[in-house]
Amino acid sequence: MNLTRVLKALGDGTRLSIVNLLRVENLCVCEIEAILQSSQSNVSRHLAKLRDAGIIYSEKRSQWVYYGINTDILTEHSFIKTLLDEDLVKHPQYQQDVEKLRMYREQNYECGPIENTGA
Amino acid sequence: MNLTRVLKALGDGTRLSIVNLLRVENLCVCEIEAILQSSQSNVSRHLAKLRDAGIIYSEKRSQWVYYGINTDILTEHSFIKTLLDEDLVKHPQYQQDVEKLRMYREQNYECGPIENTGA
DNA sequence: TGACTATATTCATTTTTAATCATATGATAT
DNA sequence: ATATCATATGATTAAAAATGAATATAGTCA
Repeated sequence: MNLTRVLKALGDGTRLSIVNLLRVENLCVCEIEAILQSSQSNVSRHLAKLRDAGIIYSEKRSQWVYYGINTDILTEHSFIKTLLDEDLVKHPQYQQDVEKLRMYREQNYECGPIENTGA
Repeated sequence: MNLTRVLKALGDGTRLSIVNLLRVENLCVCEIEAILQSSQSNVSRHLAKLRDAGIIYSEKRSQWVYYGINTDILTEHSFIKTLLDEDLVKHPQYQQDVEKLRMYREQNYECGPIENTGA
């Protein structure tokens, strides 16, 4: 069933990190790769799984593929909205991911590894 | 992390059926077994997984073990409440399970298989 | 006590999922 | 055209999860 597929897709730490980041802004694969410090193929596969479950969508822009949260699913499965807005935000792990994204943006990187500025 | 364990536990059709039934009333293993028409060991294991994730609790009453939804988790992870109240109830599959529970109660069975009354 | 019932657990097996490496595709820039 | 970059995918391996059958444990009842 669709619902179990959605739940299965959300039942993984890396994928929760991804949707949490996408809550902030749309990102391309290499950016997610850099922020989560995971391999390209691994991130790509996790993204594919989330997309297959209908949780995110992808959009090609020149050589990059940007991913974003599929807002339709938030109305179809309202628990996801609750999960993102009330649950995920509480967890240090996911707050940290957002902080890494902020650092990444601050340093104006484009698809490179995050430098530890010793914050 | 705890959150992924909860989501993993919910990412299975049988286990969603179980929590959906327990939303209606507390049940023992053999009742769930009869209603979902699944094997004893299988149901027992699914229940264990849900309990390990903190979603349900168990309570021994003489030779039976009754399971119920752990209300604490509904405040800790508010998305579960949304999932149960707004999401699960919409799906025919889970409505059907509740109907089977009703039939089971109507026939006043105790831990036996459901008879198809041709409803 | 012995037979029986409800549940949990162990073992063996199968299925599913995750991760990694290597390669393919398609776009861009020179 | 060639080199390069971003992404996806195939193949493989490793790890985790699901299932069935059999067994163990504990409670009940006669």
